[in-house]
Amino acid sequence: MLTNSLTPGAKSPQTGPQPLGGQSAETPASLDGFLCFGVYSTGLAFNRVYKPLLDRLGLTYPQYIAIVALLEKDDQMVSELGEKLFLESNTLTPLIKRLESAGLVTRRRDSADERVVRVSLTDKGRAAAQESNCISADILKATGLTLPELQELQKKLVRLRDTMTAASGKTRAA
Amino acid sequence: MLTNSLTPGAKSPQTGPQPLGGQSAETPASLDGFLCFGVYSTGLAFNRVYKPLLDRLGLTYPQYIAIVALLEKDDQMVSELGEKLFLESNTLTPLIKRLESAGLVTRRRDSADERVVRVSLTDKGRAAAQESNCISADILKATGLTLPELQELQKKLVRLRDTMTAASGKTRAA
DNA sequence: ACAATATAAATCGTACACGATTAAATCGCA
DNA sequence: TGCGATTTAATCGTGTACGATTTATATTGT
Repeated sequence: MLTNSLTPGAKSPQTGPQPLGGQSAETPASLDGFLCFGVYSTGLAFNRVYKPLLDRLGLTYPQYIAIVALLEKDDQMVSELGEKLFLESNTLTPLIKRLESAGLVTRRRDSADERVVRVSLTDKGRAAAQESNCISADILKATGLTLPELQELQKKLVRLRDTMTAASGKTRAA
Repeated sequence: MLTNSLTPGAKSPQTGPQPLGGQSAETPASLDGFLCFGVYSTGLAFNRVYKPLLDRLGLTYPQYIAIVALLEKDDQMVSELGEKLFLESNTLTPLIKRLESAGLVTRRRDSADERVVRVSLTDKGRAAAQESNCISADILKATGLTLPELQELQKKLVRLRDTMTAASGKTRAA
């Protein structure tokens, strides 16, 4: 049974909080009852698995996903890249400048609209993006999942993300 | 014309990478083929859903999980808290100091072992932790999931996290 | 007893995230 | 045509993350 407090006032004893999906009557670590914490801590774990692999390429994880997005479609606007990475210019601008300093991308203003900055991979950047691809096998092994399991989890997460993104967008609009 | 020093670059169309769980031959958004990116971007989305709710309590998300962990078990060592949150002292020490400045926790050295710092909730901190619990309903709605769906996803994530944590631990030991 | 080692927390430097603001360029439309 | 509203990046301040180092304290081996 789950003593979780999904209804604000009506809560039972002092068995600790169970913000979401709480298991109880055992509760080895109550934080593991939170979906948000599952996502958060799995993100930390992913980063730790990726880090030694990306270090060899001199990339951070966000830099890595940025160049992968550029390999997919080159010459993107900062805001276009931002939509794909779920980041905005305040985060992306410095990140892209670091990639530029590393010689992996170029930045230039669009001559048709001087407001937009277009980001493109250099040959070196393309090589790095392609090489980073080789780490897949290591990662798959580290997850301990089969490919179908992985894909199913992935699909659920993407759907969850998109639902929540829509929800927070609505809130902001109000 | 605010042209930063930008060099003209060559561009070329490209077919994308599929590091993990890749679907191909369609590829609407290739990043969504990466489990790591699903976790990463869902983490960002969670943070955006939580932020307006936690802002009212003056808490960040990591601060929130810290006081929830303390509500579960008070008077914990920094390293003990770190094991639960998957963080180390370099991240936790400043976080806890900010909670202390806000009057939500106290820090004191353990008299039996002067190396350890014990963190406890103040009454105000306990109240905040309990109040933050009330946001659960909002979050559940934002996820668009039923409770069983949520719990299943949660369990898979925790298992994934623990597998990966073990894997990166092994790597580090080598 | 006590130097060598181990452990706990703190400190430092770099790189995200993100709200808020700013500056430049473009657009809308009276 | 002109000028205010909008759009695009960039900037700034605060708060995580995390590798590497440091400081203080405790433990261990001989």
